[in-house]
Amino acid sequence: MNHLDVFKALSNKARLQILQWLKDPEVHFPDQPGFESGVCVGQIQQKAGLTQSTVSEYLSILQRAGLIESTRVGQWTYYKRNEKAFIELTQIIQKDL
Amino acid sequence: MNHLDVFKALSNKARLQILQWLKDPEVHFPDQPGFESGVCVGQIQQKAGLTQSTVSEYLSILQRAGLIESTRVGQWTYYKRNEKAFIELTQIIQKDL
DNA sequence: TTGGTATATCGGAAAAAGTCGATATATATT
DNA sequence: AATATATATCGACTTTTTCCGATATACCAA
Repeated sequence: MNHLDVFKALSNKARLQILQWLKDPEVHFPDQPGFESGVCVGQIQQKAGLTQSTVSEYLSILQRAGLIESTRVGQWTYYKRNEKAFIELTQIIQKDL
Repeated sequence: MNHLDVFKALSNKARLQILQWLKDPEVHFPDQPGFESGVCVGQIQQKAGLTQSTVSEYLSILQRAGLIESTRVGQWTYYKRNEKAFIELTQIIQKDL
């Protein structure tokens, strides 16, 4: 985990918001049934009110930082949080920072 | 504490470095005697290899984010870490993020 | 009060990030 | 194969951040 990339990924209102939504998918994405593998890009885009390309890029920034992970199922890509990364982040802040 | 400002403040190599230096001032600033009130700007600037104005701005960004605090003594401004902020940050990541 | 040193602030040039529309790719359906 | 849908990538433009030099301010010492 690269601290700097993680903090950069977190330095954006929309991306923070997406992470929070993904914490409770049932609450924030009631349209989509089943959340085992995450929430698909379209649902996130709709809620974020940004263009598809922007949301897609934001998700990939979050993923490169290790904060979320993706699963491709058919034509959909589902994204969900990688909770381990958040735990690791708090540890890094306590030790290295 | 504003998450976003904190993460932005942490999204810079030099600023992260400064925070790490300030964690062990005796080790990283052996020239300066006494660290109760922190390390002065000049010492940090010298070590960072950036201009005085840049370092001064960076310190003020870190301070606005609440991560460090300053004390003016004569012509010097001493900066030191605000450890409470780091604790609060880990709590925010665990709860709100 | 004059000059010296430490820090802060201002203005700007260059680099990076934000954001979009257009297009490409991958998959599904007929 | 042709079409439709979901996502990713590209190119361009705008806004923000980085980082500097110059200047201002605050304090100290003679």
